Amino acid sequence: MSQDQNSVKMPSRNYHHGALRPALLEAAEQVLEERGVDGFSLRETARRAGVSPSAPAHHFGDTGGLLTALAAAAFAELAERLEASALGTTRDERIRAQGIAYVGFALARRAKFDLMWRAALLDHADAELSAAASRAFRALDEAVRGEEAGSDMKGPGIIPSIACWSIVHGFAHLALDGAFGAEPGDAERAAEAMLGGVLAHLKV
Amino acid sequence: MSQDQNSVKMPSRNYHHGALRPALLEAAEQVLEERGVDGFSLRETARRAGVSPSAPAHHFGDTGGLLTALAAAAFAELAERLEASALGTTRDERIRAQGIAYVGFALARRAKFDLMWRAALLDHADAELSAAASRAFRALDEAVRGEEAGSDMKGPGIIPSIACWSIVHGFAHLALDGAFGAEPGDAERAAEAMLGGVLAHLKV
DNA sequence: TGTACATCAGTGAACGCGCGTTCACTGATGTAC
DNA sequence: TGTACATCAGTGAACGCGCGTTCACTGATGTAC
Repeated sequence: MSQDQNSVKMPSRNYHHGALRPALLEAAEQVLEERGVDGFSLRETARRAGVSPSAPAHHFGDTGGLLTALAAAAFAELAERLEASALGTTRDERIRAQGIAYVGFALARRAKFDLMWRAALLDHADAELSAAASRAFRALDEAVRGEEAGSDMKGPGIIPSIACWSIVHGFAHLALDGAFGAEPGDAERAAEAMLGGVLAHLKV
Repeated sequence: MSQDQNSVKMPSRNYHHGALRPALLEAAEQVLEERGVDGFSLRETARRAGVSPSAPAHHFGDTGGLLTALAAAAFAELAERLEASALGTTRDERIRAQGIAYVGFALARRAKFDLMWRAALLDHADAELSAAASRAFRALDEAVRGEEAGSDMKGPGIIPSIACWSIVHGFAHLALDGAFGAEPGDAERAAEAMLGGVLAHLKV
């Protein structure tokens, strides 16, 4: 029984936390969901993790570092969802399923999705972040262009993928911004009712 | 010569400013463009308008009131641009021209465009704001649906307009977020090169 | 197996910051008589 | 035409806030001999 491996010494925490990095990320995610990107605070995150306000600095440098790590994880999750949705038999089916997955992710992880696009708060030189972001776009590009995915990233070949990305990205933003109603559940209902129809207008 | 009407008593300002409301809006716009939505500050706005930090309260109540007024003006400007672009002879031409106008507005008025979608910072009960926002969407809806614009706003009839809105909105966001390059001018160049092709994939 | 020591991962008090807002006030303006 | 007074549009000092970050520190861990 290697229970010691799993039970992360909950009772009467030692001076050393043992797994503070993941604990901080989890706490940060909570704070983010509850308060939104604008209300995010490092101190509150530390408070929730039961740790002093200066502890996060050891793992993330500063607030930007923590948010960057969080955004990288979010892009990785999005990439996974997109990859998992690309299993349909026809190209149209795959694109459609990915669109639904994209919007579903945005609605299920509102604050995280919001954070992912707040360029001013993130360190885009971070390798983990840019790799995760590329991976997500790559998944989408593969569904749209198949074999040619990844090529001609600045030329006309990329355009169908950008079109696809734009329409789901825009729809997700509008839904989150309350364009389809501000009551809880409105955005989800509207997405369910409209997304299929909206995607039907995309011919890539 | 009714020069007194126009010369807004520039020399040695009186105790009463005379036209503080518009002056504050202008200053706020400056601050917004320079510092972005997150860096916006009421005090800095007052400073630029050459007025005490509590002066804005008389005209806007609080920070949210000022930002709401600014967002309303931004929606009005967007609506004007969209209306002015709907002059093409064919429906496709009009939709295309509006798409270009939409993205052009976003790129030319970055911080303002950003503000327009920060629901948490704005008072959506404000009549001026919601009227201006409706007017902008109405312009788009008219280009897409013509006579039927404004009808069936929650049913399937609205879908083509939502699709159109989504694709330009998403493209604009991606461009602003630096998805097409972070150097100054990258977004504009990419928009110019890609937007036509992207819109060509929309069949409404 | 025991000991010395470097390194790692935390503490917690303190600093300075700019912020939004409140408050009692006052100067200027316009209106009633 | 003059005067009293209400109202409007500002002042500026003050408050309290939570924040991110710094700093000297210390407890725990792991490694070399």
